[in-house]
Amino acid sequence: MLHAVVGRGQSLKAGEDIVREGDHTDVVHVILEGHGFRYKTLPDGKRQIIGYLVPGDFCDLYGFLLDKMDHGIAARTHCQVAELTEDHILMLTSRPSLARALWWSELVNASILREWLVNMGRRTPSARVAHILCELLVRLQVVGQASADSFRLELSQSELGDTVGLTTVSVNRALQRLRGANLIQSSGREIVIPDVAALKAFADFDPGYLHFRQDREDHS
Amino acid sequence: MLHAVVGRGQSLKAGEDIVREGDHTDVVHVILEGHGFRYKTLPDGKRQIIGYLVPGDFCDLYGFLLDKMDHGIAARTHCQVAELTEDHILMLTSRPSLARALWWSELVNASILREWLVNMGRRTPSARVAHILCELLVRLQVVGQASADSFRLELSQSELGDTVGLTTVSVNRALQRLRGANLIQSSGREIVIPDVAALKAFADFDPGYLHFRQDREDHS
DNA sequence: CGCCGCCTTGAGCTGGCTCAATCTGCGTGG
DNA sequence: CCACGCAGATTGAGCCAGCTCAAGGCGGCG
Repeated sequence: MLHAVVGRGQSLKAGEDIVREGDHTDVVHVILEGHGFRYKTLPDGKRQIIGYLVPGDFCDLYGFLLDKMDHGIAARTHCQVAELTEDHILMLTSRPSLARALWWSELVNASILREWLVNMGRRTPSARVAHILCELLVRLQVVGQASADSFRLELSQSELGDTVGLTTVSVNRALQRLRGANLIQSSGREIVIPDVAALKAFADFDPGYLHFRQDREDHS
Repeated sequence: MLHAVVGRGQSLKAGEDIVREGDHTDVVHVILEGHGFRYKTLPDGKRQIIGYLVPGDFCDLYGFLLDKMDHGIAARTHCQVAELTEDHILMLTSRPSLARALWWSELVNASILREWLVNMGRRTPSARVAHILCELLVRLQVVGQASADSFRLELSQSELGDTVGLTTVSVNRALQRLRGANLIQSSGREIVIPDVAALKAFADFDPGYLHFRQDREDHS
């Protein structure tokens, strides 16, 4: 359905910003292909990643309704993004079912943020990393980019650390513990999970917060 | 405007649950008076607070649209809450300006969650606590419950810890550091901030993420 | 007066952080 | 085809802050 609407699109290289903090854009970006993340940078240069974006996700409905973006969005792989103008958005939201789907997806985003907060605040380093891996497995499965027990991790250990509030060194050691317990196997960026249930149990992962539904509106 | 619509309401004592995790309610709760918080509990009993609620906030628009609540909501003071039925909600959302205001408030909630994530992930314990105090100051000012430089903190140190990912002991020591630096003065639950700008600078607090506007829709 | 929740303090442990070096895989230019 | 450079992964040493455990202290309330 988006295809009928999308006029302009753009292609971005890994590492480029899709939206910069402080921007007020008059267009809304949608990821068609590739992976990205939302982030904030602190005065001392530290970075916190505050969300992952997979194909189909809206980047900045947000900055469109609010005054300006309070965070940036970066591409972590090559990305193909669509740009929707105000007219497109008005057209989409004029259909109640679509407007509802957009609202719904924002609520799911907020739900993910709450779970991340729990993750950072109250879980051990290994469980934090394991939890993120479980989330990625499930989210990538939904968009057809993961098998039942493996996926390609498009994140450096430093980016993982910026996600879960650890240093690169600690992420590395957490991954080693997970490998040692045979909860994951990894060769390069490929993550294989020998026993998905075991990893989920270790991470205290309950996919409920992702709120998948059968009748989910399809963004494609 | 709500007053015209609110049929039933209820009165809750401090510590009671307003909504329990897993509930699917057919009504939406709105806080009229008092303070509450959202929280999740982990298998090992640890708790993470994932949001504060002040008068005017909607508790569970969320569980209304999604299948079920993935977190609980507790009253931290005596609370007066309104219960809106599906009819009420449909009536509210049928007015574009109101529907837009509701959406807007959900986006602001998500923005606050992102800032909390930054807070937990990348700031020192003292700065975390200071940041929460700054946020409370500003949010309570907006609802007329804080002066220019002081407010009543309706949270125990343990609840503060569950908010920012610290233990009670660490919160206590963080507060002592803030007092020692004369960034705050506190007698019991009353917080006085001698130099608001100094505290904000220390906490790296930029109220932008709260997205206040002049033309904000009033929930009263 | 005694209870209870919450705040405060102390001692000691440990795990996460910092700093820093090394290794590895991969793409580039010669 | 090989040397070089770079980004990211890995490892080690040592520090120290936040955690755990535990013991008071304090104030409000029945």
